[in-house]
Formats: sequence, structure tokens, C-alpha cells
Amino acid sequence: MSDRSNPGAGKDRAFVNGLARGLKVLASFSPDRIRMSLGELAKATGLPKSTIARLVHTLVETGYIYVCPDSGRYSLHPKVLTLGYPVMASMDKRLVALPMMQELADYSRGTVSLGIRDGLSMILIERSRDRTVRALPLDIGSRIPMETTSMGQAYFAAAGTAEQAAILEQFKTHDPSRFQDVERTLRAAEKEYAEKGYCTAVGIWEDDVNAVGVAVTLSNDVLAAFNCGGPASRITEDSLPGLGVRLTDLARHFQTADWVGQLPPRPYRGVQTP
Amino acid sequence: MSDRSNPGAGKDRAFVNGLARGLKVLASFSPDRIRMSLGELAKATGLPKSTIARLVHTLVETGYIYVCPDSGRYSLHPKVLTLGYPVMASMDKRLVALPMMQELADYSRGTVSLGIRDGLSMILIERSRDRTVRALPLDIGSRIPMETTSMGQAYFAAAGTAEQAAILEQFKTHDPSRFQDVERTLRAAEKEYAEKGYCTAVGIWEDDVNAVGVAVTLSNDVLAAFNCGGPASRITEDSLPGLGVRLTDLARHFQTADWVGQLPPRPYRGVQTP
DNA sequence: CAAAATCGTCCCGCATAGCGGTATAGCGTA
DNA sequence: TACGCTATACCGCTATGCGGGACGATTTTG
Repeated sequence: MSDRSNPGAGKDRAFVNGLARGLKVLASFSPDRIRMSLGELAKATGLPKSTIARLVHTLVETGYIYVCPDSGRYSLHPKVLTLGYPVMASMDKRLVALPMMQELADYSRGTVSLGIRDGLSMILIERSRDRTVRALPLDIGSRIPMETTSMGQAYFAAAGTAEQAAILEQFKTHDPSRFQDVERTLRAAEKEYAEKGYCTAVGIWEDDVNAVGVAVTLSNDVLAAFNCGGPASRITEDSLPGLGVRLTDLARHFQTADWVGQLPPRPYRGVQTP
Repeated sequence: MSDRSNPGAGKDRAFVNGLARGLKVLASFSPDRIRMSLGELAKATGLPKSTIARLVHTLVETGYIYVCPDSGRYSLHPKVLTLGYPVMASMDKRLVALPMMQELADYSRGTVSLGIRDGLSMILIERSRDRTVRALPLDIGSRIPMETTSMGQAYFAAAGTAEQAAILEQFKTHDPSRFQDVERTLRAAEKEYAEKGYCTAVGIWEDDVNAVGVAVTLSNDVLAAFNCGGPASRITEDSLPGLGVRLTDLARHFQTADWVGQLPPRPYRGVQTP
């Protein structure tokens, strides 16, 4: 009886298309394209223009997008930050890491970040930078690739075999041509991590950027990873072993820090809708 | 009939209900309820169970919600953080404030935060805490009310007359019974701000919490406000004037710091979908 | 140990909500 | 004036999301 002509992916009756597309619109913004017109959004998402108009209209009504007063174009409203807040709050243990991170950032004259995995990339959930450096650290919520960063490599190395397999599988389907290289890189990282206790990345993510990475688990058993790095002018290749040891120390202190009971009994004082 | 989750105009052909409802689902999570079952979500959003099932299914497929392995309940995926990243990146000037904020936090032995307005509340976009204090600062993305916090009051005082009118109007329609008090409070705050250059809030948001607030504008002409405060045991009422002066100094330094050109020519190295 | 309450999933008829092509009006530019 | 770009409006179609109810499996309760 399959007169319905879509066998491949199989039409999913329980899939709300409008929702998925609207999220695609929200996700199509990037630091490069902060403000976009309907046409640009249509191009960025690949959706027809009238559809975009409807979705954007809805997003404006709900307050997640606003029209820029002068340019008349559309931009993400800071309200989207509130969507992520419960996530941040659920990983509050990272706050005990903040002073340690700041200390190491000052010592190394670089940047120290903490991130977790999403798909094939790492999402930064905390960062601190040396006070003297003018460069910006990547901000909370930004993504960096897994296979070419010390953070991502350390994460992979510390992941369980099941998760590792899943990651590799995802790499395989995502970009088969690079898969061989990626797998070799990650396995090498795993080996390095087992031997030294940290991963090093010398100019493989961006030229001129060196870093070390170490994995930890957050309070809710979520795997995460620190990195410490910066431009080669500040973080020399020779200094990486020392930083690696310091970062593993940091991770150990963080890991063993007793956190239970430090939470003040703060009820959620957040405000609701308006 | 079909209740529209959005009041106001009657039939809006261009309103994608599924999208609005899905966002409502995402927004229904809070630090108190990090993991929810379909039934809980139905209760929290007021939507029928089968509708929730469809929406959640879509959100799981798109990766914004995941099923907690052990409990089997649903939780926000850290991926939602990436939605807010462009917003953070567009306000990168706040990063120059970070060292100043940390310094003041250490000095005051309290917490220094920066926030912007959304509706009738303030959303925190940056925070730093004294290294010795165990209490958590409210995290990035969290909301605090406007009328009862020094940050919100300072914001209101520094807002233009048009925005002030809009805010008051919103208060009026949102909670008419409290409107009189709110307006009196905000006008008093305005007066205080004009005289002293900062607003003080002594135990009016939470008992036992004192704070001062000062407004600034971010690089993109977005109005924002700092606060500096903490529990009364650390931030005494007597110390507030001194902190107020320091905070206005901080704001002035931040405001006059030349920021243009400090941005390194960093292309967006973020990773896309997977 | 049974009763009660949830849990998530499935089903299905229905009406409409969302779709997208096309057409239009307003700006700024070439 | 003709063009490219905005955003908005229109409109017929049907795929699509809707929601009540039933279902079996678990878990909690008494």
C-alpha cells in the first residue's frame, strides 16, 4: 500500500517541520552575519522566501528575533541567551574551575577554556584569558573542531570506547575522504594522552596557535575538557609540556574538589515571560 | 477552538504555531526542572500530551533536546548554547570589561555583573565573582527583575524617555496592581541616579543582598548596566556609596576604552552542523 | 500483591495551518 | 528609466500538524 512515494528517509508523521525550520533560521546567524534580511536568510537556510517570511514573523512575535531599528534587518534578540541558561546552570560545577582557570591563564599568558562535545565539535562553556592579552578568547557557546584542537583530542582520548566509536562513525559518514587522517590523528592523540596525561596541538588548528588539553568530568558525569593555549609568540612549543602538567594538575584539583553542598539553597529567582 | 499561544491579533496566517510552541517547550526548562518527562512538559507548557510528544520528537531529532540515558527523561542539549553565541559575539566589547569587573569583585568581595534588558527583566551577559566567596553568581543568560535590582534601576534611569515610557506601559499591562509602586520605585531610582550617578538596592530584591548599579552603552549602542553587590555580611550598607563611586569609575573607564581595532581579524572558525 | 498513577507510543479522522509560487509596492542605485 | 533589492500580500492546494483516546509497559502507591 505504499502509494506514498517517499520510502527512503520515510516520512515522519511526528516531525514538526515548522519547528525544525524555525530553529534552522535561528541557527543560521553567525558572528559574521549578525544581521540579515529575509533574502539573506533564505539564501543561508535554503528555504523559500515566503517561508522565511512566515518563520521570521513568528520569531519576531515570540521575541527571539527583532528588527534592527535603523537597518530594518533582522537580528537575534538577547532573549535567546535565556534558552541556554538552564544548561549553564546544570553545569555549575565549572564555576569552581573559574579561579583555577584564571590563575593558569595569567601564568601562561594565554587562554584557558572548558568545553563539551556536540557532534564533531566542542562547545565552549567557560573561558578565561590572561589579563594582559588583548586578543579575545572564543566566547561561551562557540564551537571549535574536535580533531584539530587539543581540547577535542583530549576529549576523544578520555571518552569511552562506545562514544569513540560513535564519533568515528559520525566522522566517517560526514566526510569520508578525510576519515583516514582524522582517525589516525585521534588515535595518536589517544596514545599521547595515555602516556603523558594531556594532548598537545601545535599549530594544527590555526597556524601559530599552540595548546594543551586535558579531560575532566563535570558533576553530572558529563565529560568535558580543558585547554590552555594561545599564539605561538606567547605559548611557545617548548613551554607546552610544562603547561600540560599544570593543566593536569588543574584538572585533578577540579575533579577532586568537593562540590556537593556548596550550592547555596537559591531558589530560581528568574523572571518568567515578560 | 485552537488556542493561540500568542495573544493579540486574531488570525495570523503568517504565524507558525508549531515553531512558537516548540520554543515554548525549550523555554519551559529551568534550573529547577532540568529534566522533564513528556507529562511534565505538557503541564509546564499547557499543551496536550500528544502535541508535546511531537514537538519533543522534533527537538530530539534536531539535537536541541536529548533523552537522558538513565532516567529516560528529556533535557536540554548543550547545543542550545550555540544559538546564543552570535549574540554574545555581537557584544564582544563586554570582554574589555571583564578584567575591570574581576578587579572590583575581588576588591568588594562580592559579585560584579553586566546585563541588558529584555522585557521587564535584565539578562546577565557577563559576571565575575570574588575568588574567596563560595556563593555562585547568577550565571550568564539568567534573568533578574528590573524594578527591584540596582542593575535594572540603573538601566531604567539611563534609558531614553521613549524606552522608559515603553517599559512603564509594559508594567502597567502586565501587572496593573503593582504598577503604582513600580513606577514610584523607578522614578525614585531615576532621581537617585541623576544625583549620585548610581542606584542602590538595599535588600529589596532579596533580603540580605545589597548592591549598586550603573549603566553603560555597549559598542553597538545597546544600553546595558553593571551591578556590584553581594550578601549583606560582605557588602554592608555603609560600603555602598564607596562601591557606587568605584562602579561609576569602572563604567567610565569601560565607556572610554577604545575598542575599535582591538578585534583581531579572526574569521569565524566555528564549525557548522555536525 | 494489587491498585493507581505515570510513563511513552500508537492510531486515526479531521480541518486547517502552513506551504510556496507569484505578484505587488517601496527604496536606493546605476 | 530600468534594475536590484527590500518586505508584504494574495491564494489555491494538500500535506500536515492536531489532539482525543486507547494501549501496554513501568513504577509508585496503598
